[in-house]
Amino acid sequence: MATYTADVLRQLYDALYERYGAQQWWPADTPLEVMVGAVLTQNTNWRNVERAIHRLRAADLLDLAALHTVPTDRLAELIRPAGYFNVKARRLKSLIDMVWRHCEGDLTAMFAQPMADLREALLSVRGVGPETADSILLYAGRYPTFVVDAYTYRVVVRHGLADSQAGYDDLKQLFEDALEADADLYNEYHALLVRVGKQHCRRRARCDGCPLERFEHDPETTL
DNA sequence: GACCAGGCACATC
DNA sequence: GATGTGCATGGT
Repeated sequence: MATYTADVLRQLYDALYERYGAQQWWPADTPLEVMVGAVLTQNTNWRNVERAIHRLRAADLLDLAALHTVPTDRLAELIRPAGYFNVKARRLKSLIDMVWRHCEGDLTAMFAQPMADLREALLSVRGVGPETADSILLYAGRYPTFVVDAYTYRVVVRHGLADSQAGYDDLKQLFEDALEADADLYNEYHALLVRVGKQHCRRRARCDGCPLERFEHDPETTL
């Protein structure tokens, strides 16, 4: 990979951290809550996810055994505010089932296995794609795997660091080649990309005042 | 009322 | 392999 790209990616991080500071991610109390949130936030505003998680907590369902036994339609009703609730209820049940089959409901044991093995197990779950898997690995398991999301894509493409045709693994590799394999660094970088994305790098660009404004970029890029 | 939000699976060409 | 579509709520 071009050293130029790696240099820019490191400079982007410094600029974002200087502007925004530590983001305290992932906003969850336990690894299980990270897993639930990772599924619920698929293509969904985090505010709606918070509502759904609050309802789960109030129903004493932020618990592996409870989630394992709760009927899918009951789960769907509780997570309704997060949208796509029927699909997500099935996805959550599939994920919890995997935890049971794979390591008998022991999350500590699950997050003790090698990253590649667990990533494969997560990706085998219906409804867990690369972003959800990597979010769980990084934020619940503290594994050094870079999470790519819609904001990551927009920032990278608008700054000419990747082609608009680049896929998930292309962008993941871009960051992992440029940075030390450090879970804390990956954690902070992804959180900062979401932060700047929410404020400045939405579909309709608002580059004014963006901490990355001084870097070469194309606000007209339609993504 | 249109557009958007921290994806993913599946159908179709 | 690329492209299109369903899934759904709540904020702007």
